[in-house]
Amino acid sequence: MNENKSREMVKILKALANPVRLKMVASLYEKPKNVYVLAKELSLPYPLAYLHLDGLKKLGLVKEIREEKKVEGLPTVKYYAPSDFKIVLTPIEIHRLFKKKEEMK
Amino acid sequence: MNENKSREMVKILKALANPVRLKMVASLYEKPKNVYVLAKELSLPYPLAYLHLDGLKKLGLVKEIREEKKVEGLPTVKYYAPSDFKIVLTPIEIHRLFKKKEEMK
DNA sequence: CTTATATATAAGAAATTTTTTATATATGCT
DNA sequence: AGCATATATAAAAAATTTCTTATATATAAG
Repeated sequence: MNENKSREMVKILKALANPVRLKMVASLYEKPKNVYVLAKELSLPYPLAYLHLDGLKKLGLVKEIREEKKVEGLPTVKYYAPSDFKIVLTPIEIHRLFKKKEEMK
Repeated sequence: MNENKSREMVKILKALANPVRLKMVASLYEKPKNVYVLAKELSLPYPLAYLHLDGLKKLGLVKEIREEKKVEGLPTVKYYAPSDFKIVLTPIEIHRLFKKKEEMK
């Protein structure tokens, strides 16, 4: 019943298998920033950038960081950076995704 | 002008970001087989299996192998196996996809 | 008080991907 | 001759993903 691992992998790969989202990760790696600035940088309408980033965030590929420049007050600006993920894709690793935990060990 | 690398990566990730195709790679890793048998194993109509495998083949993720059991005659049966690929996805690697060759070195 | 910055979300349209259905061809078995 | 095996492709339907448009809210700058 270990279809979870492969399904989770498909989700993650789907998130990264998109030119906009891939570029977002690259841009946030170079310099963490908020959605508004990211949208401008990539010449995207804000709602689209928001949706794409939200997808990455929900899968944990990108995280919110608190690096507030504005010293006082509640932070109205949210900065994002890529998480520290590492996905390795080889035939063997892909095969492992479909193996049950018991027969994995 | 190095948008080639990221575009190629998106293509490859799209190919693997699908439950059917991911399972195909896993199945062919376990034991190389032809499309007809693969279709049966995965309970897919042949044309669908054919299309999915064709996608993997065109990207070089799967290759045709000549391991003919039928000694005589031209091989009417085509066997497939995964290629020896390795794709590593980290924020750094993704960032590199968008760097020009010159500034790469 | 208007503009720029900033977030969040919904609904619909557009584009792409996935799946089905149909067609054509060929071999081997019983 | 009919059935199972086997490949290949096209066209249309179905499903999903992507993108746009609209709305609502809030702060800061000029």
